[in-house]
Amino acid sequence: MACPTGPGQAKACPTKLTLFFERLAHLITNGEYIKDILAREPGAKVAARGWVKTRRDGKGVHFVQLQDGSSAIDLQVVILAGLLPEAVLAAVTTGSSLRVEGTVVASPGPGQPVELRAEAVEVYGPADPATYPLQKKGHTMEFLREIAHLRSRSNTFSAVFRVRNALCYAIHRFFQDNGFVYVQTPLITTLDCEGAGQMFQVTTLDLAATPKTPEGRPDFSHDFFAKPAHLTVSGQLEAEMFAHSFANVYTFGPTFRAENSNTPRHLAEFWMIEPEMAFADLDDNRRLAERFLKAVLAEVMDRCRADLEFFNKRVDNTLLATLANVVENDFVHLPYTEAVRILEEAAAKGKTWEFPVSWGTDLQSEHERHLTEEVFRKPVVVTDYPTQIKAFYMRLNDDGRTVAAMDVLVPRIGEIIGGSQREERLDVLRQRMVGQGLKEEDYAWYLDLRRFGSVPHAGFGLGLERMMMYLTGMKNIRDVIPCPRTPGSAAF
RNA sequence: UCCUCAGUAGCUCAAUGGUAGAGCAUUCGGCUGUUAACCGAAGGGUUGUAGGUUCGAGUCCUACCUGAGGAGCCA
Repeated sequence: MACPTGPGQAKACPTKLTLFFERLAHLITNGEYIKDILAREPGAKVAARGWVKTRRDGKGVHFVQLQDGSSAIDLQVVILAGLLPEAVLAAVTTGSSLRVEGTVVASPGPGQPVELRAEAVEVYGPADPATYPLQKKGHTMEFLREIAHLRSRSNTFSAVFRVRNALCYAIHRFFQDNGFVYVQTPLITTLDCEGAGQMFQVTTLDLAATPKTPEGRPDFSHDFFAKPAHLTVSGQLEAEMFAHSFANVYTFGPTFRAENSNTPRHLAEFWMIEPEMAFADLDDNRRLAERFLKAVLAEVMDRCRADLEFFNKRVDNTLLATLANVVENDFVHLPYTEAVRILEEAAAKGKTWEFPVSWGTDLQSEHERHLTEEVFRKPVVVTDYPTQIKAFYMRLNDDGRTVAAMDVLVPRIGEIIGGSQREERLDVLRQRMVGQGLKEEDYAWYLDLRRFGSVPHAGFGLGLERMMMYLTGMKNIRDVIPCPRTPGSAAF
């Protein structure tokens, strides 16, 4: 089996295998996806399975919109009057699940190329139309969020999760095609300070009867891991392990933040992608981020054209133009010092900031929005931030007052990527840890990476759901993940 | 966590401090193959919760709950 695996070679793989899996898919699914039925020639005998979105009745004919999540367009099933017993027809209601055997015929009506002329209908499970909450009319996102177990049947969420699936696939494909190794970093960690915010504690101690130390504090030596443990806020430090053995690696997994953040951009549980490259500096990192975003966007735009057109029509009518603009143009590279100068100039020309700008302070949302939405109108990569506002592991620049950090800012969303070149010099890293009050013994293995074969290396983190918001135009991050977790809310 | 706004029928929303309504959905009936179908009728309410002001509160006041937007924190 000689299948080339180098960059860009994936499409050159033999097609015999692909055909085999296609045949296998039919065996597995005992029917066809609606997406495939819509592409069949008239005359084909098929079996469709799915859920009824709506039903319309004429005098001699019933129309049933059937969907199975595979297509942005429903399958119109035509049931001639008298075909089914009364009881069966009565059970074909919005929300019910069906298997329909029949013949594909050219559709005389607009809206669909072909339709399915039913010959046999089996109702798997009825749905009481009086209590089924999904109507064929538009619903607010807030209402649909309350029925997260059913909202994936709606047009919008069906499209959202098809896009999410395609995005995840494109992300893996980009890294795999470029020789990156997928590494699964731990979700439970005993590193109690990774530079990010509040962590969820993981414990098996009985909270009503916690064993106490002589000082009266909880005695974690009795806990499951014999010390305090938390859910990870980032896989970066562990990814650095594998970057020092596989050169180019990436993580793709869930991440947890216990901050009491109530905004349309924050989740307590979200998915993050973190590539880490050895033998790489900040410029390599910045180029990877840009190439990655463009490649992934282009692939999803190619694979999910119909869904993105749906979002462009119903959610944000500038979406397709924005995405095309990103794919076709170079990102702006803007050192922090230059960004501050632009913002100060804007202030001098009469722009008023709620938070004043000066060198040494972090950029606020209003500043990021000004740069991405008004000055440049496309993604901006801000680099080389002041040392004091960034994490200890970021590499100190020669000027001694900035670090080799980068944030990729995009219009509307703000920061979509945060990354840096890492400090690979043992002595400098130790000094910075002291400066931030971190204990060396807690990071022994991390420092070891600098003792044994240290190399320049860099990486970044991308929030999957923020990327989804950018890609779909959806306004609230809770609507691009199946079961959102936010403060006070972990239903479903 | 702070600031602002909003909670009325299954959903989306009306209602000057004075008898709680519409559209959609649902049910029933009608309708030449419809496609957010159309036409007609019916059922559907402790106005988020608990107090208070008032002759009288969906409406005014207080507290709480829930949701949304903005900010902080961040991806």
